[in-house]
Amino acid sequence: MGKNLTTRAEDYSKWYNELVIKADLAENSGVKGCMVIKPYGYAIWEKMQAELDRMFKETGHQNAYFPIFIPKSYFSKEASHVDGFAKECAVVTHYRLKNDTDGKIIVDPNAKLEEELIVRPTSETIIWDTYRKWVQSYRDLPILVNQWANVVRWEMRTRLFLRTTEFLWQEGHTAHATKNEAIAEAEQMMNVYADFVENFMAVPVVKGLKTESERFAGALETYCIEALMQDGKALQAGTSHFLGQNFAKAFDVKFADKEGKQEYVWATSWGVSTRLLGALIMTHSDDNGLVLPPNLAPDQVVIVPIYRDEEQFEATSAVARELMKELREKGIRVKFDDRDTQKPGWKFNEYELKGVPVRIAIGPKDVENGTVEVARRDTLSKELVAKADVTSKIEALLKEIQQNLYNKAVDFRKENTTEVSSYNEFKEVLENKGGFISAHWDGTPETEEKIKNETKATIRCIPLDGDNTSGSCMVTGKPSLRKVLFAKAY
RNA sequence: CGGGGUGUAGCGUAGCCCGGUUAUCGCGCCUGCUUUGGGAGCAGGAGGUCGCAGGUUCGAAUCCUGCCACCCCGACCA
Repeated sequence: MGKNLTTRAEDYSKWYNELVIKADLAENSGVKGCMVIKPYGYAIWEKMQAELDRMFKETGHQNAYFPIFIPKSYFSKEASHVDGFAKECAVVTHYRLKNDTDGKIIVDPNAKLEEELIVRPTSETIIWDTYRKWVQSYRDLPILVNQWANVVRWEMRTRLFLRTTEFLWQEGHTAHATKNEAIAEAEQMMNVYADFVENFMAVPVVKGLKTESERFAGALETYCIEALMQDGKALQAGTSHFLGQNFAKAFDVKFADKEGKQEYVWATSWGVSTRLLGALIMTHSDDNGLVLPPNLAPDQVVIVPIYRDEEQFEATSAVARELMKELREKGIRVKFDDRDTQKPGWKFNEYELKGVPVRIAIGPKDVENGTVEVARRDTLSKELVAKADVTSKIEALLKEIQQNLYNKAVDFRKENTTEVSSYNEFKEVLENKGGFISAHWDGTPETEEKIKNETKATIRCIPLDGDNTSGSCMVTGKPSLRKVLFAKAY
């Protein structure tokens, strides 16, 4: 093959990294833990953004933008929030450089900031400080705002897309008059995420609640969607938090209710990030490269002409252009690759590596016979199709590929989700098979911690639907209300 | 921050233990001809502060000291 992608059995982690780089999605920037998202990777992110943004607006949200710098003092207001983020913040201490006597550039010691600025690791604090000014009456509520932004978390260890120092995301921050309304909002956004990830990215997820120890810093309840990657590890794909009145109290955000009484507002926050690209790659890709679901592919169809001379080039190009026009009229994203700097075989491999769902090849024989060759990325199969049927065929094929990728991922998850009843069985499955493991747990952080320390598996979530039968904890034997989902996680 | 590893051309690497001409090979890049239905062939060519700074030596990619960067495994996390 010669693409130098290592097989994932050998080293999944290396395979993932090489795929990201070779498929032209991203690269290490040379700045510790920060990545360059290349145009092709960014195009996929833009598709995600566009669809999510549409969904947010359909559920009544608006976009806004808040500063990247947050005064240090804002962080001291919500104690648990600080605990969660203090260890990983980038801090701006000075505002000027100068030339020292050797001609080297140094930080001007005279330009020290009175109060340090934190590069946002998340925007709760600055947003709640702002909301205090926006809210006076129940008539000002709810506030349903989303922000598309970059954030910085100084993680010890980073991986392209999955955990970078700087990453792109959206963060929704809402304020409500009642507790129930806020809970409903948090649940709604979890459902929006699940809908997007499953139907648009073709990645199946489990909806659930985080345990207390896995909860977001400052949240009373964290809703999440958990996906299973091909190496049997779980990935948290999105979270939605019910924050109670913690931030309202910390930032003094009060409103007068209908009776004129002062009340604290109820809050939520929710976010997904460029990590979704990691989920996409690790769910669908194979050893030939990326496999993109048609909904997200920047190019859904690529047309490659095959020719020997100028005359053949003109003939195949004429068919290609005609076809491109037809497909575009149906709203299909088509690219006609008429570069004469690369050969057809080279292009075939290139688009496979980049995961383009459908490839059409048109050669002299096709021009003669009135056919084209249609190849699909997900199954790597090819067939000859009469030119007259191509457009309708491809319209259907794109839907089929989208569905097929989802079904394949669901099947994989089914095969790699195991019910266990004893701790020994749990350890055995975790060691030899991996994947999701459904088991009874007594509900205590102590037992959860013990399992984590002994096996490295964490409770990914308490699933919202599915098996609700009670039993006894696999570790302590104490009563358990329902099974929870364990896995090793990214 | 702990443990391990690696830095040689755009990418991947040999050489290092045991110092010695012009630093190896593959991919990629450039030129020409032939090719073009699955990463073309041949011929020619360009491209290097051997991570950085010192030291030892007639001589350092190679030995010594210090530093830096990156990767992997842990702890932490979207």
